Amino acid sequence: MPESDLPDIRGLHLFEEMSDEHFRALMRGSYVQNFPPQIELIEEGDPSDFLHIVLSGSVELFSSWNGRETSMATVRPVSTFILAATIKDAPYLMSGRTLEKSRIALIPSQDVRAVFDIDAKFARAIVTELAQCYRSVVKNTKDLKLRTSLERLSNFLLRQQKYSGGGAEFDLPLEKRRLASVLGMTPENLSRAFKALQSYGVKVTGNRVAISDQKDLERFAKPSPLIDDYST
Amino acid sequence: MPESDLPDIRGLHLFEEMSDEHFRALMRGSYVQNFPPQIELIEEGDPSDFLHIVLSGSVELFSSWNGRETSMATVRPVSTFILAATIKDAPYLMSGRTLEKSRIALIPSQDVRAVFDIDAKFARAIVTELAQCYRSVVKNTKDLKLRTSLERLSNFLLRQQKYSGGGAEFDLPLEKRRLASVLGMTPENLSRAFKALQSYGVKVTGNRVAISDQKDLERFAKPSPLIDDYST
DNA sequence: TCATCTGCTTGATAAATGTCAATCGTTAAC
DNA sequence: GTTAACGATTGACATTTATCAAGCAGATGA
Repeated sequence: MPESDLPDIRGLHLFEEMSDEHFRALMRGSYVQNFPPQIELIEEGDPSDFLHIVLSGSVELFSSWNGRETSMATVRPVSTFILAATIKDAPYLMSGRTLEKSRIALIPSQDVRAVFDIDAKFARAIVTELAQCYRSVVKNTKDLKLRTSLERLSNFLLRQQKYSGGGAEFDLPLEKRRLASVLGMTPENLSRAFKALQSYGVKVTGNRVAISDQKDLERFAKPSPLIDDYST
Repeated sequence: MPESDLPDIRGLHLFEEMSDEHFRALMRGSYVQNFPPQIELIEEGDPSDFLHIVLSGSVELFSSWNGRETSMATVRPVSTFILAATIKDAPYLMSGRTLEKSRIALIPSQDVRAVFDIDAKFARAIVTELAQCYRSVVKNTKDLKLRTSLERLSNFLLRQQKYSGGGAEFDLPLEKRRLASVLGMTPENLSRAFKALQSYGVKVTGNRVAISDQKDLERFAKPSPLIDDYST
């Protein structure tokens, strides 16, 4: 583990408050690796030997069943993934692959569990992080079960707009076919959904999205903090 | 809080390992209440003042948006709910109502957070519980995104069968219209799905389900431990 | 016993979504 | 510069799912 990567990791909520000694102990057994794009880092069902941290690049978490595949989440720097599997010492529920050239830190799961037991600050941080993850997935479930694909897309655009600073124009941060998978629909359906949103003042050219009638789109999308607010 | 309720609560994984002193401290501010059926205990969006424990009866967790409603989970004795909201001191993401006459224990959220910080065993238990909850929701998301409603129903039946002891016949533990909502479909669609499963040897009379050709149903349902196994 | 209620089922129809195949447009390699 | 590759789009069509309305059946209560 190169010294230069430590500050990034230390800066994560998860490791921010813990003692220096315990942090060093965690890092001792860890290492950092660079991966090219489209490399499968973990496969669902595998034992969870490492807690992963994306230092740069991005990682897609996805799941498969019966020949179908769906995108579950995108992990961007700097954050961890598969924390729950690490804590429970249970198999991964999702696979993970790099989307681009990425730098990943790997911390042995058993070290995470060991330090958890002796560092109350670290324990507190893990609980907060897990609770956050849990609530995100619950919101996602509500999005899937309560909304049509057109409504999901509208609210995704509003969230993305907010995240990009709130301006009338912004870029989609992922390929459309991956967006379709994230939203639980086919690329063809997404393409038609974009077209349908034209009547609410949404114009899409490539990855660029322009919202000309904010109020109108919001009236249709009906965003709710209990589904769309990532922070709480 | 009556003395007679303490053993049930103490027996929960969550409270099993913690010190007697801290357990008593938690219980001191808590109380127990009996509710009739169909009473709304919590409403999504409310601040999370109490961690709830179902001592008897059952509670449905559900969510609403734009006039629609969906059933998220059923909580049966003896277990807790809305742990994540309590930990994060964030608003509830789901509403909860009693399905039948129920006995509920209420523990002030701030006490839970306070004891968490001073009792490592309790902290460990909370993390394990949260990780479990998180993984359950992830599995549910996979179920929703990767399977058709007929496949979801089939796998639900296989899970329920296993849970009921594995025999060829068992009872549905909930109303069909609620089951439909849990599976993310309409009651009409569920009714037709049951009929479609007749060709795989599933017979339903009232709440009674009989599976005459186990292998055939499994061949269709393709259950996967990474979606359908609740224990891991 | 009868009436009523409620949940379940059924049929007809509509809407949403997926599939398949072809085409377009951009990118990237040669 | 040309060509190949790939993602996005479009059209035609099939499937899945929802909606609406009506009927049915077991439970409840007078």
